[in-house]
Amino acid sequence: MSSENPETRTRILDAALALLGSGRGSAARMADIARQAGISRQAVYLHFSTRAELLIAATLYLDEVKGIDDRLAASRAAETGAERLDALIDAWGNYIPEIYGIARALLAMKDTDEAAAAAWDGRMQAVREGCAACIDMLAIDGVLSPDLPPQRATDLLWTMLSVRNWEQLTVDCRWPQRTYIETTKRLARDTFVVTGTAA
Amino acid sequence: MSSENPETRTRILDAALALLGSGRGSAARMADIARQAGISRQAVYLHFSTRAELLIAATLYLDEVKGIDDRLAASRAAETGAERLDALIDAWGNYIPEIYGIARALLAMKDTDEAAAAAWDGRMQAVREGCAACIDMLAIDGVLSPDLPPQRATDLLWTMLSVRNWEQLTVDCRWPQRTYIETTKRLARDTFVVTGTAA
DNA sequence: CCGTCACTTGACACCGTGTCAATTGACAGG
DNA sequence: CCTGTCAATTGACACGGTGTCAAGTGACGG
Repeated sequence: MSSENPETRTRILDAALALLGSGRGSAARMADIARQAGISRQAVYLHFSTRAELLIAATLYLDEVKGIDDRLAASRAAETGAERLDALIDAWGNYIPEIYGIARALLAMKDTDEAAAAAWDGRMQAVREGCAACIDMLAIDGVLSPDLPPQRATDLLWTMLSVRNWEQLTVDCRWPQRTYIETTKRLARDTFVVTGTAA
Repeated sequence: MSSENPETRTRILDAALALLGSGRGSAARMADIARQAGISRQAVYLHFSTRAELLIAATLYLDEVKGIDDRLAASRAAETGAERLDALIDAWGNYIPEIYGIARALLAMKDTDEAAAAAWDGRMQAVREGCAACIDMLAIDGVLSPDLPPQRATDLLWTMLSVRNWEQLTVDCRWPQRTYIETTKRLARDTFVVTGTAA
């Protein structure tokens, strides 16, 4: 299970990501991935005992390749809560299109596959923590909208930033990515940040 | 295809809705539905040539039973845009939990089945029209937030009201239905309605 | 008494996932 | 040079779910 040629393993992962990324995700059956990797279908099972396992490995691999951790780190460096909110939306919102293909595949398995569900939920939990950190920072800054308890605010922000919402706005409604980012920022700011009680 | 006993047909639809509604939607294979209806699996195919066709018929049937049209009509009667927005969120937001089971099933087929995708998109298009009507009314009232073009506002409201968002907030985040409704109303009002330019 | 018609029973094809067993071919070491 | 090992190949198969087909049953009406 773990002694196989690691080069072949990454070829499989690259193949899966290529198929899931470029257009039709429906063409990502085990046989398709194998063909794309220039390998027999059974060889794939030598490396990943299950389709779910393969897809999960592919998302981890993609995270590594795209360096999402570094990107999110930038948002953690923000000085104020409001800046951090913007940085989070930039980082995550621009990451979504890059993972969209595999996210769809994983999401589709969620109903039927235990492991896939756990993997997806885990990833989303990480995003949620980013949201919670923003909300906390806004609260500390004293600018969090007073009629939203922090927990609720976190839930709401997390929901705003869901892959499904990105999908609906950019794919279904044809919003350019830039519009999605800017509008989401505005919406989040207006919703969570109480601006100048000044007078 | 259309000369069969209509009573059996509705028994099938009731069976499907029962299975999809009560808990595990995974238990809604053709054989399960047939068993639930007290009928042979093949008899189901006598009435619905395809699983997708059955599910689509079930949603139409459910709409009829639940009288969604009447409920939405109420929202159309509102005098102001803001009232209409509230009424729409009440009507649709409280309808979602009733259709959630079948919505999940239909959504799951969307990727693989042409007809299911079309049916779902059609239904969502109807919701979108409700959203558009609200936004138009707000614009006519002169209270639509000026930095949101009506088209964008419609897209955004429509996205806010998506089944997926309801799912994430109530199922994943455990919000009570009431909280979902109230929070969504507040969010929509704050986002779209410019309140008193008065001074 | 005979048709018709809704439904039943049981077999089967197709597809995608996952398993198994036998084989190939390369490379490494005694 | 022969032998083991090991990744990968080939081809067969089981399983579950959808959809098809053909023959049979039983009730009801003319």
